[in-house]
Amino acid sequence: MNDLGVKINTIHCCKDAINRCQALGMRVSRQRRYILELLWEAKEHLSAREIYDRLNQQGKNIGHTSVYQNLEALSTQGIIECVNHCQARLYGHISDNHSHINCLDTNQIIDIHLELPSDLIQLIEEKTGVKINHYRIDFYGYKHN
Amino acid sequence: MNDLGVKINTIHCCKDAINRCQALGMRVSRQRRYILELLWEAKEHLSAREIYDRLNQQGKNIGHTSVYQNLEALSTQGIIECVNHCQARLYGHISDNHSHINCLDTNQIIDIHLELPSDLIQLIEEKTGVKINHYRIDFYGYKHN
DNA sequence: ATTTATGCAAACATTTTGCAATAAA
DNA sequence: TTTATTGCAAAATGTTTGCATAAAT
Repeated sequence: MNDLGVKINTIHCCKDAINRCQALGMRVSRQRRYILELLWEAKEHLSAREIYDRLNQQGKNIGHTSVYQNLEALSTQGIIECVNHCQARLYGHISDNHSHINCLDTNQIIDIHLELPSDLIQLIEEKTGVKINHYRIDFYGYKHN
Repeated sequence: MNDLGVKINTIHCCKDAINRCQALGMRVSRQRRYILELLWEAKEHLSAREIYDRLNQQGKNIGHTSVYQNLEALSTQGIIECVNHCQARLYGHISDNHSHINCLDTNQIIDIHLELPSDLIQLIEEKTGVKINHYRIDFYGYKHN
């Protein structure tokens, strides 16, 4: 909650994500924590399968069902994010209202931090009747040419 | 190309999308045209399966492979868009730099038109070395409460 | 004690593959 | 003509389901 009454997502680290879960009434199960820890350690975004594999390889047992249920719940709540990349659905941690620059030629994703003016957010809230929780901007462009 | 040298996506209708394909050296096959026409007629976003089904029901024959290959190519080029919604990957037409408001409680997607200031775009281009072609903003929030 | 969350195994759905045939330029 | 695109049929992936068990609050 900032001075304009705009509720802003303030997840900066894995611990914040866990707190957010609790604040939302989600239980912090061993498996859910595993996923959050993994995503906050990982540099890249991971697919559901990669998450399943990596955790089990580390001896952190988790089933397929739990992976999917958790990814769905966590991304719906804006605790993690889901991006489409080259026909794959990848999940990653969120740090603030960060955005992506997708290079259409190099297939690279560059993360940038970009904050929209709070009066713009407020205007959108008034126009649509939706209380904005978080947002994400995807830019698409070409590195070369 | 506007006066600031920012290349902006100017697809307003199906015809524009077809022109864009040609400009990119993509051939306008019967199947590709079917998909574009369908997406520009449809109000909602459609899954690959729905696109396949609808076209074939209309007697517009198309195979699975072509649907997938086209959706991949067209969304990569920013001619159509791909959104994650409730664990499903949905495709839809693009009208300008439009954005989405995703209601986390009602599961509704509201389309809004939102133009970022061109000097911001320019700044990002300078910072990242990526020529922005188009962008999309996703807002997440709650309608009630 | 009360729910939420897990996870198996099986069904179901989606996506990719190689490659010969086809059609757009 | 040349080359991108198609589409088949099968394989490979990815995702969901019901439901009894386990674990978090």
